[in-house]
Amino acid sequence: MSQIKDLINIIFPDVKITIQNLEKKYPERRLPSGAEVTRFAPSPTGFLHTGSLFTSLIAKTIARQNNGIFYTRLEDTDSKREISGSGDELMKQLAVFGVSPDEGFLADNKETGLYGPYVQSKRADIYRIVIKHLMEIGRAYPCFCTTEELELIRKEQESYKQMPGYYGQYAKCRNLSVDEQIERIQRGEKFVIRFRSMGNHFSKIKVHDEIRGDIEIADNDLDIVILKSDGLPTYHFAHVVDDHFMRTTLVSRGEEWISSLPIHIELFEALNWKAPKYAHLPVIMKLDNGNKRKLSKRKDPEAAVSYFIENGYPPIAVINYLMSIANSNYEEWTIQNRSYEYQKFHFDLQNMSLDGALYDIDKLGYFSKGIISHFSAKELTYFVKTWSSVYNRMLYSLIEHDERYFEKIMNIEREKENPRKDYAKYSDIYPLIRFFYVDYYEMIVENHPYNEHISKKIVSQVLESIITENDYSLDEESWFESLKKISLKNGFAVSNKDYKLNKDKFLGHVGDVAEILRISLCASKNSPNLYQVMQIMGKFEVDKRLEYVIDNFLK
RNA sequence: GGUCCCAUGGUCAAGCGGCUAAGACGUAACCCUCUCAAGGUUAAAUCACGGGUUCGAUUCCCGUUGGGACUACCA
Repeated sequence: MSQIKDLINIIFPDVKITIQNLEKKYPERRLPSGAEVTRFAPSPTGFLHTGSLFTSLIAKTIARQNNGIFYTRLEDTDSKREISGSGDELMKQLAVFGVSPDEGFLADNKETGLYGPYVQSKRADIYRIVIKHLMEIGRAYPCFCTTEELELIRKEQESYKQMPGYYGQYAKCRNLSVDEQIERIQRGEKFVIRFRSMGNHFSKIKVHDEIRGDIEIADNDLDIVILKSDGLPTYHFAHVVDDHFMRTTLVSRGEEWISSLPIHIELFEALNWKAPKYAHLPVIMKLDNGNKRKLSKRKDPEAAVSYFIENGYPPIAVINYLMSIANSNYEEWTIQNRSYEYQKFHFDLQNMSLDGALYDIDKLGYFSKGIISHFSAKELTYFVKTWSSVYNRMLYSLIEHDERYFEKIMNIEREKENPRKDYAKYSDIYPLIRFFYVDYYEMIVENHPYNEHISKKIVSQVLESIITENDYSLDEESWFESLKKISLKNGFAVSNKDYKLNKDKFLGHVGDVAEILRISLCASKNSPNLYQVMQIMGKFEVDKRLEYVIDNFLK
């Protein structure tokens, strides 16, 4: 017995604090009943993934709904895969989408809260205390197997078609004598600490999942590594220790963790701790050649949330889309309540679908169009200006040059019951409104696609009439009446009906006249409301464009 | 391969033993209309398959098939 003490002292000479000290240092939280403590615990290995945003949105929503706490923790125990600075980036992107934590790791090396540190690499002492305890109760042991040996074991298991892993007869270091352990450590051999599992793989355990209900899984019998040779814990162990001492009550994470649940359960039991509730969320999938697959950061640009930021989707639109995936009744709720304030919606884990939702960019666009159309012109201008300052400098300089003008453009058909919905993202705007700006207009008007059945001479005449007769003080209805008069004067019917009745009498109808004007003004067959376009451009600019067209293309 | 999870239109899905099987996105048509975008109306399109249980299965059970996840000193 004293031998084991020696071994422990050799491995943890510096650990004096006990688990009881930790229990006191991180007491149970005093929260109203029903409050849940949830967390988002990413590893700093890249940019924020859409799936992670989804998971954290749900964690935060749950905590907010019951006056709980949503905190963040950085799981940076894999130094090989770590990308420096990505932890900060993750938190900043989270903030962009309004999923900021109440507590925990923030960014720039900052954190807030009494249950820290919230960065795992800074918690090495805590893990060592717990592991020391596990060794004392005989539930952990040093393992000296090398990567090569482990590889060999795996191959052997494969050839016998046995379950891979460190267990049973394959757990070579499990029954080493303490003498040998001490000797090999003193000899300087590298080692990891493994958990000593007492489970039987052939019996099943029942675990409750908040979304899926009871799940039956084979009990864990793997002696998993809990402390790596670099002194940092593995995910499984860190999860158990951190979520215990941070007093997490509900762990929401991707469904890829279901299969390691027995490990976590056994770890909690060995430590005599109460396990948190678990909610394993479906992953977001994508259709690829007819097959569903997980969104992949490498293959799918939209897998990283930076895609939405770069393309100029309003963050709230992305959040709304994710909410609609999380609870399918959310969409109906937005329609009934005419609101995209997702915080007012009551989210329920029970209403979650169990299989991964396919990522549907059309649906995102639908939400986004609705949201953008409800911004005021002033708001939209501000958002677009901010976005374009980084992602579209051409547009940015146009806005900067005359913000008022841009705002007027953004206001076209906006202040009405059913506002115009043609922008799903800010990057849609520039191509649609460039014609308002002279340089671009002159560049493209050359390819003016006038109706070939109408002669240049007629087109020219129509434009001349508009130059002389257009009255900018009229309201929209009267203006259109005046356009009808101009049509009639130039040989066009005042309506399509009239034209159809008397085809040989007319050259066309008022629609054709409007088209001539539209093409001359916007260099396109499509444009928003012509009256408003002309009001924004003003007489001077309109006349200038029409004269330009007459002089250059119609003679 | 093994273990686990999942299965209603192209997509998101409601449905909890009896329904003409909601709704939304998308698609198509029509209406409105100076074009486009909206808006309105309508349409096409779904219970993977095979066994049970039951008077009756989309619904419960078991298989099959299909899809997904996991199977590291990665998380």
